Amino acid sequence: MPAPLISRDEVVERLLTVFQRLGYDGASLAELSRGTGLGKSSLYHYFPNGKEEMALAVLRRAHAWIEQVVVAELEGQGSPKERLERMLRALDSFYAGGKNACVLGNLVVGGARQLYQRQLRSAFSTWVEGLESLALDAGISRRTARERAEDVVLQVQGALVLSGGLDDPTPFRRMLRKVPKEFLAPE
Amino acid sequence: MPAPLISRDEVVERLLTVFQRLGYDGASLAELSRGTGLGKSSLYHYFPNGKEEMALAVLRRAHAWIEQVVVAELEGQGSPKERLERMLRALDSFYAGGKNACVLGNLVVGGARQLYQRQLRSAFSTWVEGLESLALDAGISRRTARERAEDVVLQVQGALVLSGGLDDPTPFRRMLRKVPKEFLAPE
DNA sequence: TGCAAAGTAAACTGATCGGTACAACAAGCC
DNA sequence: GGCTTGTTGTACCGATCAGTTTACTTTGCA
Repeated sequence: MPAPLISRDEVVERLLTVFQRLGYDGASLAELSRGTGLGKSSLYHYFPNGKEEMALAVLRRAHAWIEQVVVAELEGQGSPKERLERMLRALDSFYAGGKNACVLGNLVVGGARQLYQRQLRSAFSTWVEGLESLALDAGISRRTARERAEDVVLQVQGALVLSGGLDDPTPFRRMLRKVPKEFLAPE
Repeated sequence: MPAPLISRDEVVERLLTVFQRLGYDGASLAELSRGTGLGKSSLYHYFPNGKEEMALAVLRRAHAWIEQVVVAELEGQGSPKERLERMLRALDSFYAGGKNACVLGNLVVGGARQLYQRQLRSAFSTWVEGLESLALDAGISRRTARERAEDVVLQVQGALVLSGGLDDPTPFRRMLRKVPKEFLAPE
């Protein structure tokens, strides 16, 4: 039966939630089919190269989201503090207050790592560089800026792992409050 | 053929490296067999409940390692600073300077998460509580101690994810230098 | 020397894996 | 109404999945 039902973007979005929840190896075609509401033939219609292409589309989507939401907030209007806090609010909503995992973090595991190392590095780099620019805007020195930018991404990822491991979103929420203080502190 | 060849502990140790590398879903019996050098029948001799029991044994081993190495270093001789740095050196060696992943972090992903939530929480808690005790020893106030303890674990996990994603151990190494300063800073 | 137990290899099971073939279907255009 | 194009369900493929069975070999012990 025809009539798109849902757009390709919507399909990728739903695929993302499955990979986010189960990682690459854990996301079977059956789960990807359930998660999208599409049969396997439809998935292969959108992604002729199968699961590998689905994960690639998801990584491209994640990268685009980092550019168009995360970095965009960092480059938006207002003081560095306001911009950083807008980014953190976007993360808070995307990660559901620490209850969701990070699709990038989950794709660093297992078979996906070698397969997507380039894309993963690129996505993390974009994120770090956006934060680095913000730090420079805030008057932080060049080398400190890079370190603080990496620290933010590092702490977001660590908070998601720890909150996942403890099954308690508290560390994630505390991290959200702590990051702005450290990031913008005088050197 | 009989004659243990390798001890059960040695088997668990080798299983750990496979789960550490591939996660739960990515660690097939074929890989677990290759990684241990044992045939499937031998693995099922040691672990009648199969992969689920293997991962459980690995988590027990990881928990024991946290108690007997990580926490033991924290409770050992010397100043809080020295003890913390001994723990970090143990982590540095275990994670191969940031090139290895954390088996706990990798088992938070996918099918393993629900299966082992209790064990994961317990392992992370033991680690955090060991650090909290050290902070109290160092004269840090009760509530700050808990936060700083969580921060250390959070930063170790985050550094491993970021170093994995960037395929560059630099963030992990920088984290090792940064943690002692923050952890023992005056309040 | 004999024998139970520990350990192992190889061949096997049914289920699920990722992936394919194909026919049926609806919408847009003529 | 035909025709093309895009989309879908169903049935299927070989490979691999986790797990089992069986028969064998070696060891420790009596």
